[in-house]
Amino acid sequence: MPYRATERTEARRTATRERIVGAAHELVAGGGFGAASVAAVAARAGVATGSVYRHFSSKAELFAEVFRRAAQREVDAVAAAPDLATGVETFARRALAGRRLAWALLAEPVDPVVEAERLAFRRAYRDAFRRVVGDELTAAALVGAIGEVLVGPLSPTRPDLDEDALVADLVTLCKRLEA
Amino acid sequence: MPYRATERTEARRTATRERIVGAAHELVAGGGFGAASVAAVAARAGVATGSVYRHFSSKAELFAEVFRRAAQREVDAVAAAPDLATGVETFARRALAGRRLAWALLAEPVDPVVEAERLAFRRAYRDAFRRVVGDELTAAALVGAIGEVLVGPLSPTRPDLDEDALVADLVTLCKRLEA
DNA sequence: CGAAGAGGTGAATCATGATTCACTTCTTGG
DNA sequence: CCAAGAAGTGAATCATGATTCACCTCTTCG
Repeated sequence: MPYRATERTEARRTATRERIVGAAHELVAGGGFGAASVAAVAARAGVATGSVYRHFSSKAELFAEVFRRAAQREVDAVAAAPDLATGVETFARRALAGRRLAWALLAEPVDPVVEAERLAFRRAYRDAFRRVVGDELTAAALVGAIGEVLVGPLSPTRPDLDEDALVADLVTLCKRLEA
Repeated sequence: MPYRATERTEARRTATRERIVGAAHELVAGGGFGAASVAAVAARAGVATGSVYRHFSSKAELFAEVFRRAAQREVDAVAAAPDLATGVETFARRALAGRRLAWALLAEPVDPVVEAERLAFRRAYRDAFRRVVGDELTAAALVGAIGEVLVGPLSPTRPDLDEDALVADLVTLCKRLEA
């Protein structure tokens, strides 16, 4: 039995895989899923395009994982908030700090396989909000309202945007939703 | 000078153009912009694919027009509402009656040229709501909240959905946003 | 070292769908 | 009817980008 996977080769394999996921994440955060072609991901990760397929059976599978990880990070941050105002502020601050990523997670059109992850993501977000607000519908409205205000008309970069004021207004607005 | 456009040929030309726009609209209303290929539009309109290009210089231009018309119809309906509750109800009823179309107008990823129309569309919607509610931000939140509740998690067809109850809840929710 | 299995490569191939274009078919007015 | 200017046609062409694959190189262990 000439070859057997060893700890070191296993680690190397995992490292390459992580490098690919990381490169994909950076591209998504920089220009959305649309800017992340397999060729671009491979180039950024420093591997050949074919190598990506040694770790993921398809582009959709790779990006589903990228989406899942990024979304989980966001949801965790909001879920850790003790009250509505803090949750809203966390959501907003993080989204404004990475608008492209927020847009990719919330609104960008994506492959059906990735879309399935988004569904789970939205549900998780609503659940996070529902723990502090009353019902499901209010939680959904919160996610929608915050999303529209943030990644909608305001998303094209405006250097003149007063983030603090926006966040404050948004929190006020969201409090009103909390019956 | 052997040939000159006449009223009749002009009318025929317009009619064909309208047929193409109509076919495109139907396809979008049935399956979103993604389901509307130039070939499919041409087939439905009863013309050859090449003929579409006699009336529109590109696919994007055709769909920008489709979007603009559909969006205007929606905005007009909401703008005619005398108060917030009526406006919200109008928005919701119409969206629920044509979920695919609502999704295409509100959230589906589209060509940049069409996206520009969407930007105008959202602004118009916010303006319509702003006339009855106080400020810009509240109006944006309304559009987002309604959109999320309607075309978000609820969009996959559910025959068991109680529309009346949903609309009633939504109106209640939106009234809270109205400071 | 040598065989076997695994990872890596990147040019070639495929798939999808928009766009073009050489050609045919109307329309019109002389 | 004829010439000239549209409009119509749809198969061929292009563009883009994912996926494959024949061929290397590296690791492991007898």
